Amino acid sequence: MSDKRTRILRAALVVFAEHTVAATPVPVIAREAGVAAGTLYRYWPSKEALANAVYQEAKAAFTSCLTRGVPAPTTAGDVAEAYGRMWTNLVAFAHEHPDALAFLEHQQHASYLDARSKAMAEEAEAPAVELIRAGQQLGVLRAADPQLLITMIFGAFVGLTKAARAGGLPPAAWQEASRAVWSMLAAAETVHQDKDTP
Amino acid sequence: MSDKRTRILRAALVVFAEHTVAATPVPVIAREAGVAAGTLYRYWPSKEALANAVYQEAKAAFTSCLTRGVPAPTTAGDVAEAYGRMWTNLVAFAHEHPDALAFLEHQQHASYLDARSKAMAEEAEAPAVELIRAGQQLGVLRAADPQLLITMIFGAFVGLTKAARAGGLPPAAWQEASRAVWSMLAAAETVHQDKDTP
Amino acid sequence: MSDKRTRILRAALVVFAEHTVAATPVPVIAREAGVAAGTLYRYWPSKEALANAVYQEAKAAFTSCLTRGVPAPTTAGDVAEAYGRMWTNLVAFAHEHPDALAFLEHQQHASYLDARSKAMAEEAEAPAVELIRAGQQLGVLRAADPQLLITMIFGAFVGLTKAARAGGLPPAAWQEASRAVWSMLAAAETVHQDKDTP
Amino acid sequence: MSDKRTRILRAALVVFAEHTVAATPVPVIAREAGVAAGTLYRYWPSKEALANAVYQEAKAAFTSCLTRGVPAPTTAGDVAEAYGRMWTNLVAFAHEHPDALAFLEHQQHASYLDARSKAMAEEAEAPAVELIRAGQQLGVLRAADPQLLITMIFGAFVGLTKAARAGGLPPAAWQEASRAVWSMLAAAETVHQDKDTP
DNA sequence: TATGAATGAGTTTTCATTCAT
DNA sequence: GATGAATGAAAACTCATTCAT
Repeated sequence: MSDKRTRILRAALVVFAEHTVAATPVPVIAREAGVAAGTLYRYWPSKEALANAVYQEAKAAFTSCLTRGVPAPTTAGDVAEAYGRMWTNLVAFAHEHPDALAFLEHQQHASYLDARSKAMAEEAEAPAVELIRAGQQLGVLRAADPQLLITMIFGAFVGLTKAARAGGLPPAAWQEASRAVWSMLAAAETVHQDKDTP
Repeated sequence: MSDKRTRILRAALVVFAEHTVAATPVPVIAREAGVAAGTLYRYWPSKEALANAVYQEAKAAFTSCLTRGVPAPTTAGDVAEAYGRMWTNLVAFAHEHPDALAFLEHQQHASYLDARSKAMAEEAEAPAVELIRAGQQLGVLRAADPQLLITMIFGAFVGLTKAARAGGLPPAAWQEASRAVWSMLAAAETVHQDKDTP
Repeated sequence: MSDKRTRILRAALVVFAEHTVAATPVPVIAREAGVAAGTLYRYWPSKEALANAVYQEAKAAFTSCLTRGVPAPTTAGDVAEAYGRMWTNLVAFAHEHPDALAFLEHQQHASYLDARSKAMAEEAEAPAVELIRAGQQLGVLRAADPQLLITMIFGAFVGLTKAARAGGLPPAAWQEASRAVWSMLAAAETVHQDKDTP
Repeated sequence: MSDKRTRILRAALVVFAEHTVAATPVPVIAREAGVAAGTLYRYWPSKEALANAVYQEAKAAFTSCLTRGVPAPTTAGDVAEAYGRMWTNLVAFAHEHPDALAFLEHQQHASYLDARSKAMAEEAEAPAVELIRAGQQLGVLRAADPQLLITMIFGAFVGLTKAARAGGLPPAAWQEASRAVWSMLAAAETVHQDKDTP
């Protein structure tokens, strides 16, 4: 039964997320998956290849989750709604795939990532980039490099999930955070607000 | 001459930042430091101990840099100024100790960290927590868990540094980012701003 | 249908001849034979047993080929003819079963050979030993240990086949070699020949 | 003390000669050399590299031994003397370096041999080729491809050493064999000799 | 009978650590 | 103190063999 492939992928995700790829011996993955160590090599030629597979699956899940039900914005209100939707998706992903998120956080510049993995990393950002561009053209969002804003948003979000993992976050906190991040993104609208910003 | 200790610490920081502690063989650290592999064990009992030393030094440098010239705030204006100062310190640290920052990012829940390292991680946040508390009492800052806000700020900042490392960021971007993050922190002041936030 | 047995034997011979028994994984034999790896174990209990079967078959083919149409010599002329016949048989075997020959060359003292394989190796030499003995008694052949002469002849012949495999040998070369080897075997007949021999 | 390198080379030669490179686990080499398994990798990057080093050393020893005291022939008598000298050298090599010879026999087309090893294999034949060419121009030696004659001679010689290894050969046998091989090489001088050759 | 996925023992290789110099 | 060759335990990986289908 080749759901063994799936079992191994899942197990690898769990242990990689907790201990790093480099710090996880193959037998540990195998034990977690309930298979023999050698079995792993029937599906991937090396631990590195498995790590890439895990990465690609996590990234794909993330991307598909992120874009779910996000409208293409045509009005200012749409942008806010699309943002809200994406944030909700982000939160949902964090709840449903905590390991995938934890794993992805730490693989940004991992030296073992192959071309395909890197390509997927770029693709993953595309929908968010588009949203931000649209928002900027509508004058709703701060005029800064979209890539930059995305890493900042994602960085803040990752910070949240770390806090959540450490302490457990009340649901209200996610809402609050959503508003806070929106403030970070939103174009400055009032004069008196600027007087206090450094 | 025990500046060898320093050379090793520096070398370890560089290679750990680039390749992860687990993925870095001791001989590689030694070569980078220009010493023999065995020499390392005259200063620390194990690679893990060295990694903790590197961590603690990086964390201490970070903390001391962060608090430099930050006034204890007593007025709303002070809060903004203290924030601006801290942000500048953050940016300075990123420029002066890029390896330390890159290293610290990835050690959040590293399993080899000892009690002292963990304690230092907590201490490092103290001044920022205080600043946020003060700002909240003065009504300038958003009323949310300070820890939470800190991880979000730091997360966003880390996002910035990643972008900087990847592409090179124009100095203006750091300013822009500072304002953006401040917006994320600032208490909502106007009614009309809320209408677009989700 | 148990021509699978044959297919496996043939395939094993081919890959063993090219890569050595020890360096050939079972799945490679199976692929070459067009069967599943497990199938092999329905015919032989182990790779070693298969290697012995291959050896024995190759050796048997060799022996039977070698003795084909070789007269029992009663006169000096008979000896030369029998030799010529055997040499022709040897050449024929090299052409018809190049893999078998290549395989046999390298299994002289292979540690996996069982008693039966070793017995067959001895049997294989019997007809040649007899021929040489007869030739010696008739005064046609050099008086030396027959076993010794045989290994020398076979060694020279193997040298030839190696050259043939490497470069491709013109048919005339096999004839020339036949005469050369005969000279090696023939009893010294003339005085003046000895003056140059060391 | 880096005669460890030598100890490992020697040990590897012994066990490779007895069991084939592929069939010899690294720990077996290490045990024979009296070092730890890991030590091997301080001198060569892989077992394959070690095997090449062993091959090259054996081949070099063989070549240098073979050419020792062999005069460049200018008369027919010189050719016979040079041949005799080479044969003596061959026999000496077989006695002094039995493992090297046994090893070399089996590596003819080994797939792990690198470019340098293959080059050395060609070089090794050069002096013999020259001798044969000279002998052919002087009309003393049979007019056949020198390479071919060499493989035949060496094949016959290897046959001898196998017999020697198996049973122990009386010194006289080596002399006898020398004469036999010379007969194989010598140009046909008499008419009546041909009548019996096939 | 045949299959080929799965196994786990055995192989190659790496690397943290020691210790003679 | 410093070195770096040597170690051997542990890692990655291979492959002969088994067994459910």
